[in-house]
Amino acid sequence: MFELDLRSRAPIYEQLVEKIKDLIVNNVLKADEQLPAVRVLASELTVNPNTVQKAYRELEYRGYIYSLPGKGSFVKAAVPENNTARLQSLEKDLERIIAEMIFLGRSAQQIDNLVQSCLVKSKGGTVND
Amino acid sequence: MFELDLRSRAPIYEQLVEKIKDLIVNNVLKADEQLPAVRVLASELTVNPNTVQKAYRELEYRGYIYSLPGKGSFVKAAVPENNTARLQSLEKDLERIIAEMIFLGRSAQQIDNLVQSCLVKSKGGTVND
Amino acid sequence: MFELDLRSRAPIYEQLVEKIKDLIVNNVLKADEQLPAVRVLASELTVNPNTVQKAYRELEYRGYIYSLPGKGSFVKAAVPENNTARLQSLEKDLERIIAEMIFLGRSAQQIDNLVQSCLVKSKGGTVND
Amino acid sequence: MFELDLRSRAPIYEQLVEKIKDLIVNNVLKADEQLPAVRVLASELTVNPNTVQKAYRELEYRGYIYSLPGKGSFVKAAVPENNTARLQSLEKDLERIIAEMIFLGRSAQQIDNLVQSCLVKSKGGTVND
DNA sequence: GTGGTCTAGACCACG
DNA sequence: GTGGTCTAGACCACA
Repeated sequence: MFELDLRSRAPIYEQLVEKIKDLIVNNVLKADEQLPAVRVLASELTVNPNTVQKAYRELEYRGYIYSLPGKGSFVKAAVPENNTARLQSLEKDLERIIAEMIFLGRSAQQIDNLVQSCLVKSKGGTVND
Repeated sequence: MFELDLRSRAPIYEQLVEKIKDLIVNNVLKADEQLPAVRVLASELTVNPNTVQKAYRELEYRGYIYSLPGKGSFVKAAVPENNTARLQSLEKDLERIIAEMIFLGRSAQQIDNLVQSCLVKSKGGTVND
Repeated sequence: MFELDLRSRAPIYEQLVEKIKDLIVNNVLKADEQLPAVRVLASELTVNPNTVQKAYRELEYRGYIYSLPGKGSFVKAAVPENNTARLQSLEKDLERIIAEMIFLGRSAQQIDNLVQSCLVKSKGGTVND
Repeated sequence: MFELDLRSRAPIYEQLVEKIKDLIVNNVLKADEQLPAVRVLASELTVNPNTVQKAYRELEYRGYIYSLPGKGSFVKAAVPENNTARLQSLEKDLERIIAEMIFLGRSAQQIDNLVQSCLVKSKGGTVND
């Protein structure tokens, strides 16, 4: 499914949250699709089940998945919550990242190319799949 | 100068690093300009001087400032070091952010507009100031 | 493990950095071997844990070790980074040291003998251990 | 005469000590030759006279120069003092430096070449000049 | 149990 | 007055 960097300073559960979020965001995990059971994923990744559960709880809190007790965890169809706040935060991040890339020597042209390829890819991913 | 979020999960010293880095990257703090003294900034932000010093040292490691014991801390003229690794990391971040913004409902057009305005602003900021 | 000179002008944490770096460089501490816990080493050396942590963080910056919060600190396998700058600095140091040894009366023969024994030892140390 | 790095973390007076020591060790400053007056050197380097005086005092303490009150400072003919202690310290430094160079990828051959060239140069410098 | 963060407060070297 | 070092002691997150 994906790999964890056990040597990273980033907590394992947070890496999990990010990886799964990316899979959902990039439409690899579709709406209402079931996520692997906590114990299954834990044994696959050879991490503590508590760690996986913590990641799932975090994803639920952030509105990316929902859990049916006794059934499992599933990808949410939409993310109705505080989009505005999250989007504002993302916009700020994007501005900061671009500013730093410019500062470190990336040309506007290079950045624009990268962004355009992202936009094309994302478009295809969410519309067609 | 700026504000800290004492309730954030991010350590104070890291928030400081990011804020100051942003000021440098956006050319608000110019090359060789002196930063506020450790104790001064600490009292302004009502944090411990050690915390500010930790941030300054971190910025020094990352190549954004240099400190002269007994003199003060100053903005470095250039950041010549291992940009490539940092730039790769930033590119990945940018990709993830755009994917998430698309997922949360931003249109490609909106994102493109935002990026273009960033590129224009950065260009002006670094060249003319 | 080793001894500190508390009366030296060199900061304790830097002495620590040097001592541990030497152990790694001479292959006494092997790759991925766990270093003593911060608190343990601190109590052994009767210094403050913060001081040991500062040394560990410095070693991490310099690429000799890595720390996993909650797990421990470990010796890094390789040091891939900007060797060139460090190597140039070491070459200058070596030149200065040899010049001073000559000045203080050491013969070229004596110095050569010392160097040769170092080269032999280092060779054996890194290859066979 | 030489240059100081005012942006270095190393204290100015220590840079001065090292530079002058190098000039003596490499026989650029000969025995009993007079050093520039404190005020002269200070104004040449645009540093505080106190700083130069501190460096001279340090060099006198280390046995490299002697001062005749009212006359000036002069290079000592020989360094009779604690050679053995200093030489032992230098030998340790040399061992550590070579070990680190090996660790960072320098071959024994490369190091040997460097050392030989140092030995030849030093020999010429002290004997013929 | 681990590393990490933060505070309060003291002392030092440098110029 | 500057940055830097160090201590003592508290608290937190992670696994």
